[in-house]
Amino acid sequence: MTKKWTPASAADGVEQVLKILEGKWKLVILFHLFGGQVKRFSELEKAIPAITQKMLIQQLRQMEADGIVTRTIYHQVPPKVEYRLTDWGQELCPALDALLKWAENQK
Amino acid sequence: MTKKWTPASAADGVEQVLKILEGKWKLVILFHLFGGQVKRFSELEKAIPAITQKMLIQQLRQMEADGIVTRTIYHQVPPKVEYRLTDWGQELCPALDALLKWAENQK
DNA sequence: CAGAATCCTGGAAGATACTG
DNA sequence: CAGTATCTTCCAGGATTCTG
Repeated sequence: MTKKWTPASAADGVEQVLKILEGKWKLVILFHLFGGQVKRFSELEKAIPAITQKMLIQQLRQMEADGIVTRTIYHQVPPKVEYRLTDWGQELCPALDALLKWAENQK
Repeated sequence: MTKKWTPASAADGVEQVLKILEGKWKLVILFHLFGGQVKRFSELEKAIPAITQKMLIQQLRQMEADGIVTRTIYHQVPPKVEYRLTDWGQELCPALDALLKWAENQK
């Protein structure tokens, strides 16, 4: 069972964890890595045209540090780096899916 | 039925809607209005000690403009203003609940 | 009580150029 | 290809004071 539901405890406990999702592009990136998708850096760049390289890396690195994405480096020329969700990251799916439904429901 | 699932459409469609949740305090406020809770301005202030008046109003007004909270004014002295979720706002519950679960699951 | 009106600052985000 | 390294801009957020 989850702990007893009180607004205060919910707000307090969640507040920190939600920081993981903070950042202009985090959720957008997440949607592109859903369902076990594996994407190269350049693929993410193309998929999100409005983002700059700096922002893309920055957000990816933070997500990596927070343990929701994995970075796989292939030492070859030219370089190849793949990103995918960690198990912990995958567990976000239900939540993001619910958000997606909500978003679609608006139109 | 929801539309066909593609990362691109998901990201695009959701991107705008998620702006509704942007802002340092939006989610915290939402958690305090969950389950049909009705709160006065001063109650929210007490419930979220770290927030400033300006921020509280600002975020509430944005949420009101976005159609997820309602503002009820009682013309009396002293003034009394109540906030509650709209139906549309209530539909966020499943999503936020999933986030809550995810957050709690971390520890 | 529930705001409005100012002023101000840190840091997130962007632009651009360079590199192993 | 997948990054670094700087420089710059911008505004969300905060502090403070005032008011119907």
